[in-house]
Amino acid sequence: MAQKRIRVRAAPSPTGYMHIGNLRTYIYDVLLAKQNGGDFILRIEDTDQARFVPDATESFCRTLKRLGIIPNEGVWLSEDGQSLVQRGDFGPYIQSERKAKHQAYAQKLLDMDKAYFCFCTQERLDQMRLMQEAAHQPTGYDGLCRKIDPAEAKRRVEAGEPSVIRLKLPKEGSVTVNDAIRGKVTFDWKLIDDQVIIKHDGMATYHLAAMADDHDMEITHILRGEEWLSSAPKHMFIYEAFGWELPVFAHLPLLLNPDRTKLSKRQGDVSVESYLDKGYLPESLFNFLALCGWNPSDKQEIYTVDELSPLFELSKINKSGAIFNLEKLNWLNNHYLRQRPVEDYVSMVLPFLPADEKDLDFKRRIALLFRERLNLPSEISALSSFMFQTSLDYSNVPLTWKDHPKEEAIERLKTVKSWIESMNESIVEDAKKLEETIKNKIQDNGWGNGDTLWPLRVTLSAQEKSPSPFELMAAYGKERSIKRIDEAIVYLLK
RNA sequence: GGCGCGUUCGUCUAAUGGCUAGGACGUCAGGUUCUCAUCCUGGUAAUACGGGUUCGAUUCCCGUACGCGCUACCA
Repeated sequence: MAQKRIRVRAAPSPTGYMHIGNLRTYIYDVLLAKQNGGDFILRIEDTDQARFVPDATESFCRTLKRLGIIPNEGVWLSEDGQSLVQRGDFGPYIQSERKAKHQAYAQKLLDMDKAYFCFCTQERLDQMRLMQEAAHQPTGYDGLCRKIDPAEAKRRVEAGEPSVIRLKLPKEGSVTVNDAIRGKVTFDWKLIDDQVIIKHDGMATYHLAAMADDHDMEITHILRGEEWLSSAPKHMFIYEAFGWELPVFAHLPLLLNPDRTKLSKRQGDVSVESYLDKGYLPESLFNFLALCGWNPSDKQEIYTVDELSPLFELSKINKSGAIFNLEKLNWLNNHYLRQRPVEDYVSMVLPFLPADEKDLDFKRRIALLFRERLNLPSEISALSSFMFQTSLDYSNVPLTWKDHPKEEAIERLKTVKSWIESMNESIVEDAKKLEETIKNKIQDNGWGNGDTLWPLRVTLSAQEKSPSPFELMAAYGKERSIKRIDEAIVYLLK
C-alpha cells in the first residue's frame, strides 16, 4: 500500500503578531514535512470576525519570509509583497471563504443527529454559569435545546429565531485520544460540553472549521499546543461522525516564562518579529526553538534545518513545558553572527554605527573588530562609541601602567608614535603585522609589554577594557592613531 | 471546584530496570594576555516527596505535593 503523502499546516489566526511559541510548532511542521518530502500549508483561521486585525496575515507572511520558511501551498504574499495570493488545489485557504462548506458540514451533522440547534440566549448562558460556579458544580451547557424536536427546531430557525448549532456529544462512556507525544489520554464524555460549532453570524468555530478543513486539505498530522488537548475528543467526534480517517494528533508542550507560567508578553518579548528586529538571526531562532522541547539524543548543539529534519521524531518531543532561555539564544546568536559571511555580518552591524561618520572603510573595520563580542548587532554601538569621538576623556582611566611614573608613559608614547609615523599605512592597518613589529621593538628597547601597551591602549580607547592596541590602531588607521597619541601626550603634560 | 497533562543540575536536555546520571548555556577557578573578549583546561550543580514491584528503580505501579493547561457563540 502506498504511503500517504505527509501534509502539515500552520493555521494562525490573524489577530496580531506571530508568537514565538507558535513558531516552534511551525518549525516542527517544517521538519516533519521536509523529512518526508511532504507539504507545508499555510491556512488562515479568521472565523472570529471580532478579533480580526487588518494586515495581520500579510505581516505573518512577511515574518515567515524573513525566517526563510516558505509554505509550498496555501496563502502567501503576492509578487510585490503587498497583497495575498492563494496557491494549491485545496483552496480556498482562508477560512472565512469556506463558510459555505462549513455550513454544509454542520447541516450533515444535523441530519445525522450529531448536532442540534440551540436557541438559548447569552443571558441565560451567563446566568447558568454563574449559578454553576456558585454551587461549585462543573460549568457547561445544560443541554436544554438538545431535547427540542428537530422538525420544530427547523421551524423556529426558518421563522427567524436566532440560533447556533451545537455538537450532540455522547453523555456517557469515555473517549481515548491517541496523542503522538503523550500516548493514550482518556476523557469522560459526560464532562465534555456540547460545543457550539456554528455561531450566530453563521461562521463556524475553530472546532468545526479546523477539522473540516484539515480533512478537506488532507492534513495528515495536526501539530498544535497543549492547550488543545482537552478539546481533542470533540475533534475526534467530528472526524468519526463523518467516517473520516483520523490524522495524527501531536500536542506540543508549552513554552514558559522564567516563573514557569505560559510564555507571555508581560515577562518579555513573545513576538517573533521583535526578535528579528533586534537582530536575532533566523538560524539562531530555528536552532534554539527546535531544541526547546526536543532533542535528537546527541551531544551536538549546533544544527541546520537540513541536519535536523532527518533526525526528527514526534514521539521524542518532551512532555513538559520548557522555559524560554534567553541566555542560550544569545550564545547561539553570537555563534551564528560569527558564522555569517563577512559582508553579510558587516551589513547587519553597519546601521548601528554613527550615520554622520562618512568613512565607510573605517566603520567596516570597526564592525569586524567587535565581531566576537556581539550577541546582537545593536550591541556594537555602545562598545565602539569611543572610536568615533573626536577626542577622548582620559580622566576616568589612568594612562600609566600600575605605579609607573607619568614621564615614562610620555616617553613610551612619543617613541611608539615615531615608530608608527615611519610605518606604511598597510602595516598599521594589519593588526597581526603591527603587533609583531611593535613587540619586537619593545623587546629591543628592553621595555615591558605592560608598561608600554597599557598606556598605548588607554590612549586609544580611554577604556579600562577594550580590544588590544594593535587591533585598535589597525581599525583607526595611521592618521587617527597618531592624533590620539598626540592628545594623550598633551593630556599627560598638563 | 472539576477534568487533563506534567516533574532529571539555576536553564535547555541525554541516558539506562544495574559503571563515578552525560552534554550545552550560565556561573566559578586556572591558563594564554597590556586590559577585556575570544580560545584552552578544570570545577560547581539534578533524578520533587512517600510507598510499593524487583536481587536492584531516576526508569515500572500507586499516592502526595507542586506546576501548567482546559473548563467561550476565542483560537
